[in-house]
Amino acid sequence: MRNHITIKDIARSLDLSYSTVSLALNDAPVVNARTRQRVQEYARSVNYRPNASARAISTGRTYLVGAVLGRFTNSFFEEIAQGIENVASQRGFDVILNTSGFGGSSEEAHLSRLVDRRIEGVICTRYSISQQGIDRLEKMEIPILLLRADACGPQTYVAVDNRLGGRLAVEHLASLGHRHILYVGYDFVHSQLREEGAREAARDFGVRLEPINVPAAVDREAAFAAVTRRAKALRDFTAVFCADDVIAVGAIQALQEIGLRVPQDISVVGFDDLRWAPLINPPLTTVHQPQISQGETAMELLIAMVEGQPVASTVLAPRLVVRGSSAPLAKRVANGRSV
Amino acid sequence: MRNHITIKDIARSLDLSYSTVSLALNDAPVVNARTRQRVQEYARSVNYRPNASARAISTGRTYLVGAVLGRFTNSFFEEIAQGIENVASQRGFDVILNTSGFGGSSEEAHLSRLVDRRIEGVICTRYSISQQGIDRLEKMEIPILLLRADACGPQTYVAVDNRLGGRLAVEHLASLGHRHILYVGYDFVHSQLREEGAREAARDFGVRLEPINVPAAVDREAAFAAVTRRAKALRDFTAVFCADDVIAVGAIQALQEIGLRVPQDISVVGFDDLRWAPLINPPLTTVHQPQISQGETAMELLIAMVEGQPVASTVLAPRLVVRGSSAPLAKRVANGRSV
DNA sequence: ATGAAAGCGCTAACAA
DNA sequence: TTGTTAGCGCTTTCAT
Repeated sequence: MRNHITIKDIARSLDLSYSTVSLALNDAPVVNARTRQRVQEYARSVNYRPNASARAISTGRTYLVGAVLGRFTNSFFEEIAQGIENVASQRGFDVILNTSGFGGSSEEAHLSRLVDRRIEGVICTRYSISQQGIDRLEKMEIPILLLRADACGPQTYVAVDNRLGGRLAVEHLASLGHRHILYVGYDFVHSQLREEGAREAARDFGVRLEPINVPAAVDREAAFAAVTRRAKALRDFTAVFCADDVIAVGAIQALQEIGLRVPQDISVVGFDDLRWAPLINPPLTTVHQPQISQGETAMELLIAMVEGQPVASTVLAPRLVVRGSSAPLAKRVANGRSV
Repeated sequence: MRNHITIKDIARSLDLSYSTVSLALNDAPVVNARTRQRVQEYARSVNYRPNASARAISTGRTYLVGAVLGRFTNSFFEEIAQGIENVASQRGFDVILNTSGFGGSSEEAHLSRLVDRRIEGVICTRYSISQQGIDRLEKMEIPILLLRADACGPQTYVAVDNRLGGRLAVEHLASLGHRHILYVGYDFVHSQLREEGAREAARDFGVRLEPINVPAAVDREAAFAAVTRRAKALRDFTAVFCADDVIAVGAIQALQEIGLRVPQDISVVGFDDLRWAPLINPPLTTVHQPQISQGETAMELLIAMVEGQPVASTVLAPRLVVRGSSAPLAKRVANGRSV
């Protein structure tokens, strides 16, 4: 069984020509219905399976795409991959996974392997592939789809509406009565967009929004440190909106450390709605990103590009999920602290 | 650039024969060093890239493996995939990702696609592929490697030493002074092994260990419900060891709900050390599974199988990570509650 | 409706 | 050391 049956084998057994068998297997209308059925039945009975490589070489199509999702994808990975897979398999594509290193020779080698396999398209992130890598793919005219990427380049992308997300967060806090909100972000496009949205909402609601940036490394510790450093100032705010959930959890820890209770003394809102957002204490109020949908949409667009259809970048709507880390300002006053 | 350069093209340009070029590109020692260099330089200059399909069809090797990791992999996914990828790419293999449905026609279709691509091996979980699927692969003599699978079948597997993990947890609790420990598990092999280890340690330390099972669905809610139902009995215990982190977080919530403080009143230990384990409140003491290593080992073993080398299933050692959800019994007494 | 034959890009035996 | 030739498994004209 290791040595697979070929079309030739079938042809020989059925006393037909290669081409007839091939046509029959591919449901070509030209072949006699009876012959076709005979061939297909026989093929099935001997567990015939076409050889994808052979087919690829003669049709020029591989139905293979690459998903280059770096290592620093904040546990989006799983859901995104799921979404990609969903529509890929439904449309007869397979996806080669790549969690390779950003830039460097490792990336080059990875891309080479993908190119050798004649993948028909690539899904990636701005942070999972270098500009050089993108250039290389573009030079070969391999369609690229950028995930979670926002409009900061010529490539087609799929992203959540970050500006709207920022809006939702601040609207929520404002409607809870908060008038002094801190935004904890960092130097990436999506953070900036979220801030802009937040700023707009703040203006609309007449509340104050002050932004601070956590430096470089976007992790919990950095957020913790930044928020801690800001400790005194924090007492001027009654709410903090964080650029993402990881920051938010760091912020919450820092706040608790300096004796502020969340949400009684200060509300915290995150962004992303990572898997563990409901698990922390208090459960995190956050802006939900539709991860699976993003993966699905990405793959759909990519396939469209592969098939040469016109496509447009897509922005998906986020949605606020209210949990335990945000509360009305009233509570705080009731707790006896002044604003 | 979309139409790739072929060996023929190179041969023509350099006025050499196909085979010489082919040999030169593959560093065959027979070819003249100068010719070889000339060929390689030219190839590089015109961005020649071999066609993997063509090569596969004539060598019979695809250097492709499938990773069938279902949907219910408790966020192991990312790290495992990472490990798999690491060694795969280092050894020149690519991996086709598959988060397909367990059983059913969807699985059949997925496997067919993998077979069509003539993958050389498959990494999967007991819970990500049906027995039927396994049978099919085995009939084709496609090497299978079972991940996180324990010794309950003829297949080669990679797993963490669950028994040892259970031991570690209970040893920790016992050495903290706890003498009445509850085990919250469920009806899966790994849970049973963890329980066995826990039981052994309990015996060694002369402490009482009572197991309960959460039914069917292994999620937080189920754990919550089960532990809540057990509420009265819980006051007889000073510690609970959970089959995994998801259960643990459910347990913690249930405990807090009935007014028990973790860890002051009751200690909780989990298993897995999922990404968010340090983020919850209190940070979870848990048995760490080396996920990346598992992925790496799995891929290494699979490649060995593919190359026809003898392999043995591997069991990796877990490691206890002490965080905030477990504390000495003393504390509790100090809090004025009786044991 | 079926068959013959060429070709996809590459490897590998064999010959020169 | 290089060239010739025959495949690998399949699709796809073009004849029949």
